[in-house]
Amino acid sequence: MTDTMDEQDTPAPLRVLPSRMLSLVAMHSDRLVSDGLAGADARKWHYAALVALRESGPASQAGLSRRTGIYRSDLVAVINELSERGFVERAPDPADRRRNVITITAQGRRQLDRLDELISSLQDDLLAPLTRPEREEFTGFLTRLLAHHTRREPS
Amino acid sequence: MTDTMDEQDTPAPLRVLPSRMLSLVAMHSDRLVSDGLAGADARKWHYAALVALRESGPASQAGLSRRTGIYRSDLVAVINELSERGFVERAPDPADRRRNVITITAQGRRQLDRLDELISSLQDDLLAPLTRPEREEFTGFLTRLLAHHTRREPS
DNA sequence: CCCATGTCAGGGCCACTGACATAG
DNA sequence: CCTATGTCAGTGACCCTGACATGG
Repeated sequence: MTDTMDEQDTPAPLRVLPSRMLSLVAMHSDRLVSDGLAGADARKWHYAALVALRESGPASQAGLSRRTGIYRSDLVAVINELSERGFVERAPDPADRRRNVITITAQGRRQLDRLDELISSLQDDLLAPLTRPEREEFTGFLTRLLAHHTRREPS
Repeated sequence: MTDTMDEQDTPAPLRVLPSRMLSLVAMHSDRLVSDGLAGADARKWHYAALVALRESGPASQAGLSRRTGIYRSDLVAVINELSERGFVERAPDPADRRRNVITITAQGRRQLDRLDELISSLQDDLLAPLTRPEREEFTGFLTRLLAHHTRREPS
């Protein structure tokens, strides 16, 4: 009555290990996205930061870090790169002088629009072998898995 | 008539980007597995190599590399670690003196049995939120995605 | 006094490349 | 002459930690 009774305990041929397939698919996916973004002189953190800025307006770096999951320490370089390209502006916050206020620029918005299209087409490439309803199912599964493993990482 | 007519072209709030969720879930999965294996003084390449050796018998390092996807250069360390622990033996191939023949030992088989159980229970943890049939569906999707992106990486 | 913020320095892991000696 | 094999050195992304100065 433990849990494995109806199926032989076949050692799993490695080809079909969910964790392994997940890793491999994610690797392909990451590459697809990274390469695509590289063609637009961007990296995925650039996109994440710009999206966060569009969604919730100007923010401090710590705020952005929380919203995007990028580490505070790594965000520094990201903001540097984005501001070099004129996509965001970094200005000291007069209200709280520890903070920088990061604001997306008009150029940044245009770039983000381009990236939106790019990313969306890359999602299509990624999910190409799945039908529309299957894609919904698949992302639904991902959402549930993510929720489960994010909430209270089993101590 | 391009392809998006029934849905607004909403810029995707980043939370629900398939590529991103995939990355995150894979990260959690990798950690689950890595941590689990670390508890058994193993790493995932150890497991992969041992499984390959069980499945197709003694092999050269280059052969193992092809079967597991581990790079020839990285395999060296893996075989070192496995042989230090007495799980495999590395012997020069008399038939082709460039090669080493890697053979799994009795100890290696026992360890592999332990790892099989561990890995299998980790798969359960990973897929915990999904029902049995959903797991089948999910891994089916992964299989198809993998097949699509492995075969002829879109040049 | 404790906490938050921005920054830097660095570690560890991993996919990946390049080179090289030896051998087929 | 070209290719395969095992090995080593090293790069570049990422994830992540730790420390530190400044300020709330």
